[in-house]
Amino acid sequence: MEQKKTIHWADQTAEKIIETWGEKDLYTCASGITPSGTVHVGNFREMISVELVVRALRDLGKNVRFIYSWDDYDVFRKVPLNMPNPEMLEKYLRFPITMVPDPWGRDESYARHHEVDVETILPEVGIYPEFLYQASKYRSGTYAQGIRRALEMREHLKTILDKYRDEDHKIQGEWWPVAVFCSSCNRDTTQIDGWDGEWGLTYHCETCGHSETGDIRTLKGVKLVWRVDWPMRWAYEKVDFEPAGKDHHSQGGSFDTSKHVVEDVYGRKPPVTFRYDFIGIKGSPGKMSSSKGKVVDLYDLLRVYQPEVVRYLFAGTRPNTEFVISFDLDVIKIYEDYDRTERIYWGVEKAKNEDIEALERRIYELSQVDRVPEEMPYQIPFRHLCNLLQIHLGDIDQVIAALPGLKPSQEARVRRRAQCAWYWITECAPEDFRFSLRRPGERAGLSETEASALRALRDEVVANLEAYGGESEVAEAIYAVAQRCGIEPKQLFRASYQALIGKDQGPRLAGFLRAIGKEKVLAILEQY
RNA sequence: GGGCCGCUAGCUCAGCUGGCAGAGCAGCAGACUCUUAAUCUGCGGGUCGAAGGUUCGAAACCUUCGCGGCUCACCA
Repeated sequence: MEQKKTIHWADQTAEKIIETWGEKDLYTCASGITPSGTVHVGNFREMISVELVVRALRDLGKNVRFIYSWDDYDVFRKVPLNMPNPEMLEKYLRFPITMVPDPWGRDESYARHHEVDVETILPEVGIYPEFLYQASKYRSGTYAQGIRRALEMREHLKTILDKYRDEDHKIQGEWWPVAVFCSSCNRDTTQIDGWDGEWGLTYHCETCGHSETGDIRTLKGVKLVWRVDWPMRWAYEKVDFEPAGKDHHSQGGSFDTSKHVVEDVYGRKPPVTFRYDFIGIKGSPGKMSSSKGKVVDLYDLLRVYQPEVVRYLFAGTRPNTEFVISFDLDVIKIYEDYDRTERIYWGVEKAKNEDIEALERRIYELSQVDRVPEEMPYQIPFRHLCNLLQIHLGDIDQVIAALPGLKPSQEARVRRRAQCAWYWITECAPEDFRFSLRRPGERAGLSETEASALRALRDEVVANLEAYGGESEVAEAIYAVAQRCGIEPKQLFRASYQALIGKDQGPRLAGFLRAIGKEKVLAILEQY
């Protein structure tokens, strides 16, 4: 195992972390975002990227702290399009998001609402970070020392930030590394008037006119500006690894300036990092979600993809490449890919070569919510599952009960997949893919030739359905019937589909008949 | 203006410590009386964006250029 070269990016990153920081008792991996709106799949990429690296480190026997910062002391800058009650929210612009009311009225604040959504769902994909809440950290004076340090280094900070700005964009006039939410009106529309060289900070508010001199250690509204805040927290939490989106990762971007700030001002090396790219969406995550401003979040993903497959999407893709998450026909292919990876892991299928096999195995491990199960999970192709569910009108229990050889220990995953399949077929799949079985008694409008061929099919083939060895034998029998009745096979197929599901086409008939089951088919075809 | 990423088969991409250019899909041929991207078998297909350089050897490393995208300089 040790001899093998590391091929997965998460393991490579873990090695780089150890190489950079040396052997430590505890490695800290950080992630965080501002819950200023729905936390979408793009944000999720950061969380899962960190989580995968955390796992890789732990797999190397390391002790790891995985922190997740909610930057809920940021300003509420604009009302996102997909929010309810925008008029109410409008009134709270310039407030810290943690002091904006929850427009759904469920949680104690706007920020908290988004946080709760994420914290509730993350365990489903096996992500368990330690959450840190920046609003409460700041308001409790936790960072007072760091703030004071920034004030002391004010001129140097200004130099660092100016380094990447061209002449037209140099910081003009007085600059402070801190911003203040007014104690009176809660807005950040304040100006700093002075600092006494120790803990005293004076400001006034341009909105309400409030003016005050407070102690940094107790003045709840003080916070560092972003480009100082981030590096201060790296030092405070001793962060060894934190990735960032491409918006942060460019020369002069916030990661770049933060790197200098953490070294010069807070005396610590910058964390190991990498850049993750954006995620695109293909297809629609549901009929109801086409409204304007809809952003795709983890809930949407989990309605269509079982948790292992969600992880697989991210574990199987290098973070610095852009990729799309599909809700259209590609979903079937993604599931097939996952199943193939699973078969390779369990040695049921051969990979092209050893390198690919090793990579696939690792991707599979990292895709598991918890650990790899003790036995190979029951595999049922997503497409087939969609058909079975439609035959049984979405009754998952019935479908599961009829699966041959399914062990109780394997049931949970199949059930989860079935839930996804049913959601997908009813909400996302193209119309061509959907069907529902006719009820006994319903009759399709068929010509007499078609009806008589159908009768022959019913009496000769369907009546003996279990006698056939395999699907292809059933198929052959169907063709034999067509020939004997002097009807084009195509026409017989059409008639069969019309009789069964009221459409001209459907799933491959031989397998379809078996999937529906002899009794049911006979019941539907009885009246012809 | 600075920086980052990409440019490989018709399409989507893999190939990233340099060692014979790969996969999926599409295409073509054949098979199955074949429907829900039907299935199986076989085949063809690339100046690796361009030019230089390093090297026994470059798609890969270096330099320059072209094209496309993103990003920063206001705020997080």
